Amino acid sequence: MADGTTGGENLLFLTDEQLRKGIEAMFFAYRGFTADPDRILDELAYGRAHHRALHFINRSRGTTVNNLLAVLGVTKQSLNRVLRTLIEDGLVESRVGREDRRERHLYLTPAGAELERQLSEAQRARMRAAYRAAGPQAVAGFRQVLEAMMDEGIRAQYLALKDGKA
Amino acid sequence: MADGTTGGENLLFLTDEQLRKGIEAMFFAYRGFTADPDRILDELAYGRAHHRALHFINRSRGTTVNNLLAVLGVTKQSLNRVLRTLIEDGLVESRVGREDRRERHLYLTPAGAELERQLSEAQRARMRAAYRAAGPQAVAGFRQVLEAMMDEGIRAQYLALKDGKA
DNA sequence: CTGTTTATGTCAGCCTTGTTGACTTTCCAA
DNA sequence: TTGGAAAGTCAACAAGGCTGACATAAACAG
Repeated sequence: MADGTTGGENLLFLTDEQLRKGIEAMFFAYRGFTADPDRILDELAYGRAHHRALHFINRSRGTTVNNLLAVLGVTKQSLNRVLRTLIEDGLVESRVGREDRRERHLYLTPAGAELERQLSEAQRARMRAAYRAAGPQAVAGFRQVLEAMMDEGIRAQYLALKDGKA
Repeated sequence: MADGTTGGENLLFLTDEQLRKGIEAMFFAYRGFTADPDRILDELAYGRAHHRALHFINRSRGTTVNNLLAVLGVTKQSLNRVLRTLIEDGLVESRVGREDRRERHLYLTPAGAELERQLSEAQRARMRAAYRAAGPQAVAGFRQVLEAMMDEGIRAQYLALKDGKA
């Protein structure tokens, strides 16, 4: 990490003032990050919770309810409310597990996949613009800092997901 | 994993897969970002909304309610509910404006400043650890991408706040 | 087979924090 | 004096978190 710093001993980027700027940047950027899919969701009477469910079901096809709970970090009651509407509306399919028949494996239907694609493309478009504006080196730094900011267990989960499978 | 981070004309960092990883990193990192202050707030029967109000009042002492609404991006009714409890609990003081007496200028009381300090230090500690782990160059990239991700108007506001005054 | 644990789903109720709409009070400015 | 901006209040509502209690089915341990 003795990158741009002289002797690696330049710690000015760790002042409280620098940290406060980073905190505010996270706050404002996260608002932008969710703004575009939120607009689409509003028209469909869905919320951010539906988006998250669709995202991670698409991400890990056939995942179980329990897996999804762990990733999303909410209670089963909370997830179930969202999942029920998605299943009723024909966006998600719930299949009984073959090995363990207590488990439900979740899949997007064609309609669900289409909505997911629409939502994630809206979000990717902003991310793409930001990445392009900042450049590859900035993107690498962006990812490094975000990974370091995650909770321990979540980071492990994220890093596993990053390459591996469901 | 020859990530698209080699620079120049290599645009591999803009693939949908790279963008999806960035999206998930934002999601998981934001959870970590809010986790520590949330634990403190829970014990005090306050929520994230109270934290945000305290943060920006501390950030811009004497700011008006209208200014705060613009920064926080919520309705005055929503903010007012939070602000009322903070004033009742003696954490925030609301002073009638001297030039325009319709305006209320907001200040933290000593108790409010102490809680703000406690909350923001919890948040800064995590940010500091992440910054330190990633290094100054990564931090610069982190900030660049976040700024590029904000909405236009918000970015202008943020950049003004970054150096300037209330 | 029996009893326990696990995975899931559901009902009921509560909280925070966002929303809209209607209305009042204050007070600056034309 | 009148219009309108700033601020506050009341009411109602919704999304999406939470807890607790309970039901079912399947797997598993003995």
